[in-house]
Formats: sequence, C-alpha cells, structure tokens
Amino acid sequence: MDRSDALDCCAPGVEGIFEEVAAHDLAQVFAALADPVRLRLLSIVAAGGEVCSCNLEGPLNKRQSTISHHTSVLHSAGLLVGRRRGRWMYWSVVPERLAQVARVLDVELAGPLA
Amino acid sequence: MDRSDALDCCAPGVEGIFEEVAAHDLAQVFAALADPVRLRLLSIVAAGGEVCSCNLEGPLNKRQSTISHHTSVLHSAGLLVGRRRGRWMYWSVVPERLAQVARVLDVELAGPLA
DNA sequence: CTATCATATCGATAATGATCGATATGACAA
DNA sequence: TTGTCATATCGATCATTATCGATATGATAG
Repeated sequence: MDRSDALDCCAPGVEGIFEEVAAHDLAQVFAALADPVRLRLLSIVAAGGEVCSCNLEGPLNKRQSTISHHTSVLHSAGLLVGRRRGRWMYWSVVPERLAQVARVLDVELAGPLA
Repeated sequence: MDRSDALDCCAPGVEGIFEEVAAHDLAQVFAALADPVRLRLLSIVAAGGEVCSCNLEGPLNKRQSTISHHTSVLHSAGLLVGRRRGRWMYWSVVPERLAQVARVLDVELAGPLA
C-alpha cells in the first residue's frame, strides 16, 4: 500500500538532485528488488506470465508464509499485481513500473554523463 | 570489492529464470541503491560530474564517517569510481553500470511481457 | 452447515545495516 | 621531522527485515 509515484518525475529543486521524499520512495522500490529470493520470484513470474503462489514455493524453496511475505513486498512496491482465481492467487509483473525504474537509472542517473 | 559480473548475461538454466548466484549478485547492487541517502548522493554526483567527498556532507547532512561508508557501498557495487587528488577524493558515477542494471529491469524482467 | 485447501497475518528469532564518535591512515605544508 | 586536514576504519547502538511455525481468513466442495 504505497504506490504514490513521487518518482515518475523530476522533482523541482536543485538541478536534477533527488529531493528527500522522492529518494525515500525510490529507495523503497529498490529495497523490494534487493533480495535474491524476490529477484528470482520476479524472473519466474516474468517468464511465466501469470503464476500462482502455490507454484513458487517449490522453485524458490521457501515456506508458504515466506512466499506470501515476498509477494506482498513486491506488490507494495508496485512491481507485481495479483489476481484471485478461486482459492488461488495469480501474480503478474507490472512492466511499466519496471520500465519506469529502469528509466530513472538510465536517464536520470547515467544520462547526464553518458 | 565485488564487481564480478554475473549479471551481464543470461544465466543458463530454466528459460530466463535467474539462478541463485546471479540473483545474489544483482541483489547486492539493488541493496546499494536501496537507501535514500545513497540515491541522493548518486544524483548529486551524476549532476556534478566529479564531486569531492567533502562536498557531500553538507547537502546530505551526514557525518564524514557516514559519507565514507555510503561511497564505499556504492563503489563496491560498481556504481561509483573514486579518484584521489591530493587529500581529496573525487567520485564519479559509472554510467555503463547504471545502464546495465537498467537493462536487467527493462529487458529481462519487463521485456518478456511488455 | 462442516471440512478442506490456499493464502494471509501474527509473533519470535537471527542477521543485516545505518549512524555515530573515536581513532587510524595518508597526504601535504613548514 | 611535526602539525594539520581529508578520508578510512573501528566499535557500539538502534532499526529493519528475512525466515519460520502457528494461527486466522476466505473460498470451494460435499
């Protein structure tokens, strides 16, 4: 529950320097990506299109409560969306969000010098 | 001291799914980005081109030892390079590294579905 | 209704890391 | 050499979080 996009643009202030709130929000997204289990989870969902939680415990070798925790973190970061189908939860990646974060790295940070 | 690039390509294994070591290395890079102070530090250096450590304590409002810690983390992640000039340390971003990480998000994770 | 199954939440533990003050290293000036 | 200044490292504290087992929620089947 934290999808306020302070990162989708250009904070005013000193010439391209991140302001504190924007940096805080962006850091949360990177924190969601800063775990090997979550990165593998993301790659599995990206490759599978729509993947059930129950099909993640095996490949990731983690307990159900741990998987639920990780999907929750990725969802809060706006990187995953979930859809209920009966008792099952199916997860998909949010490509626009990933592209948005990629752009911050590529344009806002690498760009000025590249 | 951890710039082994397991992320610059395509681990073999199951169809685009990150293997554990690659995920571990990539997670370390994102962990370096997962701090608001470091993100602001990066943006200051990106905007300034080559910035002295001594010019970071003020804008970031952190002590010298804390700044040194953060530059060290970013350097270990390959995101910053440092150059000594007399007693001063000047830092620059590594645009190729940032672009490389951006590509992982944009191509390997967002790509398959976008 | 009750039973069952998939997922979510809770509580505890252990590990990681951000921050600071204090100290060490290393470079320049005199 | 000695003194000074910028940076690096050390040690401690506090906060965050990954993980698990146990339990709660919620949906389907009978």
